[in-house]
Amino acid sequence: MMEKITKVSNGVKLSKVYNPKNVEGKTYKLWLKSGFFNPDNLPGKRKKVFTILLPPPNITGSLHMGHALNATIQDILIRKKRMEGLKTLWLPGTDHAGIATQNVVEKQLKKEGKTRFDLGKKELIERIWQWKEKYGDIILEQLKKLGVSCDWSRTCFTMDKNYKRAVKEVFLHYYKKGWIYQGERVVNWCPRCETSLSDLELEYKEEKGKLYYIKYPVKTQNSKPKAQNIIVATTRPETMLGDTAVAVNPKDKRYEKFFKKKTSIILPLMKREIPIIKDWLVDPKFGTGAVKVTPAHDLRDYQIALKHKLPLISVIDNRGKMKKNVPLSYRGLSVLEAREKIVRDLKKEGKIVKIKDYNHRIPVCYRCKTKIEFLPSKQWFLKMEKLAKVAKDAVKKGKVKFYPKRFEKTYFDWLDNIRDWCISRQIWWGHKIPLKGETDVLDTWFSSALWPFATLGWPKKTKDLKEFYPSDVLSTARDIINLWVARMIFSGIEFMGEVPFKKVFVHPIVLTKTGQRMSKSLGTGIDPMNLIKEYGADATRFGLAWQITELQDIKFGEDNIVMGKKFCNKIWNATRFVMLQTAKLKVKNEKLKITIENSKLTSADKKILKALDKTIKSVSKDIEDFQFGRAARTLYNFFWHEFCDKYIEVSKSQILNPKTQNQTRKILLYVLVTSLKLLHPFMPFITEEIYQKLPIENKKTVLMIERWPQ
RNA sequence: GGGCGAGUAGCUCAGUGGCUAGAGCGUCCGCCUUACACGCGGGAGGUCACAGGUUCAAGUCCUGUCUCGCCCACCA
Repeated sequence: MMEKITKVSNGVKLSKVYNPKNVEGKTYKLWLKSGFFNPDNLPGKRKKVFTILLPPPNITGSLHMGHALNATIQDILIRKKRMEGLKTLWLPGTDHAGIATQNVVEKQLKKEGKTRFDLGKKELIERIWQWKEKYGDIILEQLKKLGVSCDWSRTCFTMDKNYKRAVKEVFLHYYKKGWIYQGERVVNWCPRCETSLSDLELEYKEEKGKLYYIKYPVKTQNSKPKAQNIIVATTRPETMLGDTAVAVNPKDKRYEKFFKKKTSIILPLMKREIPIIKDWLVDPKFGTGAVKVTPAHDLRDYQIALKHKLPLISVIDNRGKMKKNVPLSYRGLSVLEAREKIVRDLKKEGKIVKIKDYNHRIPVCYRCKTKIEFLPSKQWFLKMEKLAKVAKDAVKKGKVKFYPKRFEKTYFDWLDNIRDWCISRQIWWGHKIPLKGETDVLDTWFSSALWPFATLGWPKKTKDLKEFYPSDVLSTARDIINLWVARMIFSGIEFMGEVPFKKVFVHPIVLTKTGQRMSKSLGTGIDPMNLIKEYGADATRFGLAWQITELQDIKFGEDNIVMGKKFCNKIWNATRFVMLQTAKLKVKNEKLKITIENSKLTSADKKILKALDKTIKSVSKDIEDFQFGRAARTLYNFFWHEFCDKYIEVSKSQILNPKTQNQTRKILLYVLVTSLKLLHPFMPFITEEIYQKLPIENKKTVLMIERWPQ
């Protein structure tokens, strides 16, 4: 279809419909050429600094709605501050994402019929670097399409040379302080990744399981053997091979008799003699009130074992297979195979009392969703006691503020119940532990925790570090408040002596319209790049901003992006009208407002100027308060209903009247320009494109550095 | 088990004690009115989850109940 082109002003032609495809690429190039994404190039004296660090996306994956939402938020903040005359830095980068990235490359290998062990460590790491070079920056490239104004010259990667140095420095600092220690502990273990995981790296999945009631024969000393049993209930019969006790609640009268005489239990299948003990951790109401204790493969049992000095017998290996210390017929079986066989064997012995259906939540690896095993393993830990206290104090004293405030609770809850941080991982991709003879790597989050200062050059004392630390706002999702935010806070204080950011904005999570999680594998995800293609980047951004409220979730409706697109078109056409009317007007940028203030005004003039003033104030405040949805609504209502519906209509007759003609034209132009400035952080492309075409003298090179309206 | 959030039009949501409760999308009717049919004008559509209470006044504040969602916790 042919586009109608109307000649509107000074030979400038605007099509009837706004077409983002003709604008976005070229406008982004204009911004890059201006150099103003880099704070060092910004014009004028800018004493105040405003810094945002992009939460580094993993080098795996591609852009999803969460990234798009968060990038929109940060770009709105940074563009407004830049226009307000601040020296603004938005620093981008990517995270090496240890397990996640290694998994992606391992999947590739699997297609070639190979495992990481076939390749060996050196070659695997090489493959991952190749992969990173090829795909690692996809998300950053996609963010450019969204219009983000990051300083690309400062782009960081968590395994850059300098970043590696920072990680090493931090580790050794803690090590020298005696806060890092090695210990044999029962840890969360992913048998697929073959690595330990921290508690925060677990996810939980509902599982339809069984609860098995098993007879454990009792042997009482100095009395004739009677056919007495204790019945224990368990969801994991295979772990019984490693049982070292049976525990009951101290108050449980049912089992009192077993403590009167020296009594022990003969563990079925193993024929091992194990004690019966009392512990408060046992809930008398669950199952039979008697619980088998497998310290090597259960965290609670491990706690009990420490208290009662019970031995650990590990029967499951690193790959989730039964070890050599179990009876021959179970050796080498997977956990599930062993479970089936053990239940069969117990049945033969008449030891199974009953089997109940039982639904429960089981932990899975957050990266590959494999069921977690608990097993004893030698790992490195970071003592959390002092660091947690420091992190808590910073928020209590208001040095870091959460928006919305209620998320402080998530933070405190975790820190109040914290355990030492298991920082070693048995994967190959990551920062090596900088001690002699150590082959493990560090938890990915150990390096992510340093993002606010390692990106600025620390441990070197750089100019950037001095100027841009601490940052002002961290915008992030609630699921990494503890995994990442808390750890950045204590790291920042420990190494910089100051919190890494003043405000934490916890943005909503984007769900599907029906409230499901957006997930590629479920096919419920919406690709923001498709939205940009179909509706344009500005429409996508505006539609997203529109939906940002204090709620924890956004049920994403494409309707809002449609609305954004229509709004773009409205802005475009209002511009066509204004330019048609103001073609011959000669005004200087800086004089526009002044000449209006000094003139006689009609009631319609006064009304629109007053409404504009109100809009400026409320939008400015709403952005400051992270109320992006409200700001978007205010702008929409003002522009569409006050300016277009009312003032533009009135202006048609005011322009016919010679007395009000000139004044009306100036007001049209003034309101349009001011609206463009206010809209720019939300819709940078269309506003910049229009600004470039406006019939005003002495304009700035780009709208991006125009002064924010007061 | 503990905590947090939500429940308002067909759908997704605004509504920060005070006119007749609003928007976007959808829907119905009429308009190519010279900025815009991605538009303009008009209409239908709501017991504001439920039950009490406070107040001159409650969608909004308080108490309780129900439903949904999220987070945390060692229920085997």
